Amino acid sequence: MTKLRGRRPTIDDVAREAGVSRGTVSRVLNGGHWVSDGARVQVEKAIKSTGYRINPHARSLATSRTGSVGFLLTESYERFFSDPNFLQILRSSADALAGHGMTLVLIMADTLDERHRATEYLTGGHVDGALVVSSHRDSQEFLAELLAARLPVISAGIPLGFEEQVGYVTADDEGGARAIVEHLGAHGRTRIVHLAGPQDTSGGTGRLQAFRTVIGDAYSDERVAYGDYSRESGASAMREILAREVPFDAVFAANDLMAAGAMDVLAQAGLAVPEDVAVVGFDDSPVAQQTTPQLTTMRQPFDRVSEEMVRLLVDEINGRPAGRMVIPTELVERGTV
Amino acid sequence: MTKLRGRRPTIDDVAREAGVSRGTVSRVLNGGHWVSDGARVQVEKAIKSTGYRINPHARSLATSRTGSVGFLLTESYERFFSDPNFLQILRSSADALAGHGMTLVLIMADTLDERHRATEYLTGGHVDGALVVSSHRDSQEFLAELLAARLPVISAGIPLGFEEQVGYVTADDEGGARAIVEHLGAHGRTRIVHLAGPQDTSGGTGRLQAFRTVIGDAYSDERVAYGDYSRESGASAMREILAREVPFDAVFAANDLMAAGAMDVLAQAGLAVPEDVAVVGFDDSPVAQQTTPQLTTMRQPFDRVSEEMVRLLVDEINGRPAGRMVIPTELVERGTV
DNA sequence: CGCGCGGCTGAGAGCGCTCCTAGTCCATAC
DNA sequence: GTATGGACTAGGAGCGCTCTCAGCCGCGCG
Repeated sequence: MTKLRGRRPTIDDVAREAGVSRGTVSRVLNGGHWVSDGARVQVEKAIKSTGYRINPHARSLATSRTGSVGFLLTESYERFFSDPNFLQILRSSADALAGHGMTLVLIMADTLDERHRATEYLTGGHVDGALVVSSHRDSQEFLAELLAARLPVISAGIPLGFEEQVGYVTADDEGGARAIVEHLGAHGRTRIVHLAGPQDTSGGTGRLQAFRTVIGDAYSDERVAYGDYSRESGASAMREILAREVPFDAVFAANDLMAAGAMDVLAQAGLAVPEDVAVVGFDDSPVAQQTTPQLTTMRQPFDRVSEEMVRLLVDEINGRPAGRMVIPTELVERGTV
Repeated sequence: MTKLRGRRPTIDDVAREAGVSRGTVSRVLNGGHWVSDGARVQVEKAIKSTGYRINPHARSLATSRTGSVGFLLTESYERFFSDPNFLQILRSSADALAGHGMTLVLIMADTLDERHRATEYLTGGHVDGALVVSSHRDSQEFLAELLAARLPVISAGIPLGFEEQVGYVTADDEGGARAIVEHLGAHGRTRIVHLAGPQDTSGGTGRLQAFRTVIGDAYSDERVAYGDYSRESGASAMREILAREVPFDAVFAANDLMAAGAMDVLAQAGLAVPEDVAVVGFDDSPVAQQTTPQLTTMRQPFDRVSEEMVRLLVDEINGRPAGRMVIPTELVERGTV
């Protein structure tokens, strides 16, 4: 064993130790094809004995790959981290990436300053691509900069304003909304109101559009009130509807949190769920099981979404054109009809 | 202007364009010392015209510096992100690092799998050092691994079990606790109970120890109940104390959230704050201003803490020995005495 | 016996920077 | 005139990898 004088062992040290060439060690390191069993064993032994760790920067320089992708957060931290859906997408994206041997690095870009730094970082060659979530319309120029730098990007949800230019994975908002209205209809509920989500996100608009289309002539603007996906906004949207005195026997909320807020208000107003009014949410987030009765909702398969986002991103990094993907949702029937 | 065939411009392209050597461009890039004004101007012009961006991996390879540090999270996401203190440390650390030209990369290490990946990442040469927060005792082996890899590490709070081996920055828990007891005494409150924080963190133990020492003979175990810094735990600790029927005229809670929980319980029990019982918290987090009356508390200067952590870390990265630092706290008098 | 071929290996040439050293140039000092 | 030194510059060496390609070896086949 040759001396290192305290420096980190390099691939050459391993090669020397194993009695093979640098090239052979490199081949072992990268899948081990075209390496004889004997050589592989020697190399593995040498790696262990020297305590060799690959130098990621040298590798990146040679391959012009970094092995990491940015997970871009343009939402305020508080908002993001209090939404269990986001957290789940984050987690399962990290897992999916690990499956491809890549690491996720979380990039927060809430304040202007942070956005500037984030752009620098992302376009500066630190990552191979980026996953963006919660792209409100106000993050458009941000996206544009990433695109201009030719950074592979995949969005969770349809990136409004960039539908043609960036790949995305989204749950089937329209299909889900349609199924909800039909489900309600099957239970004899046809006077439906909709608590819509933010209209600068594809989920918000998609669900509203579908609701509108499906109920057709029964539609009128007073059957819709808007919120921002928070529980509180669901409550106030519900109050708004009640104040309008439109007759209704069912509420379709744009997400579970808003549905929960609506149920709070309904209870206060002395309306029984589901007897007097049925309530259906969207997401199947943890809160759906915490309401009484438990909430019937349209499940968004976030695991699938993350998985597919990663797949598409990896594809795009490898030069295959950006894909688009719509993932079906699934009705979870619980106690609110 | 020479052609690039779609590849990213390199330092050589800039040099050629500016009519100087690679070395000169590099000098401009790194502070611009020993460069004539003329040359600098030409180089800057060339950088702009070519759209040159430094290649971080090439630079890292040459300097064996990455320019980024890990912000290590061993807490559960939910817990971490719902604690405004953490969020503030995160933010101001990122700012402070930016001031040194470095970037923060957030590393989540909650599950076992994630911890494994995190260790790989941190010790694999991706970062120059790490900031660790909320190091409960159960993250000891984790810390040990980082240390074994000779990674510079600075801890927020005293890293129990590693006091001698890793640098840290902590608020003055003992001094703060002492000042609280004295403040209470000055208001005639001497029958104090303490709602202690988790005893596997230095904040939790430090405040309890100081409380115990300062009240001296007045101390007895029944004057202490334990919690985990959450509001709910503060409430149940308070209930525990009430059930014990020890006489008390003041509550010293280990943090503001627990104090708020205690105040909820006190109100239910029909005890007036501060008339019947005084309450003092610790942290001066946002919740201290949301209670009625607003909470008197000991402010922890998280901005200072982050700043100093970054300073110490940078020092250590530059080969100066790890420092330790205790930052004074400051009493914020509001309505609970 | 010569040839081709598959399996495997070694070595050179980069990747794009920074660092170091030798050197140039010019102004001032002797 | 030459020597001295400060300001600046060029370019080679090297950071630790991967990639490519030529070459080796042994085997089966004509």
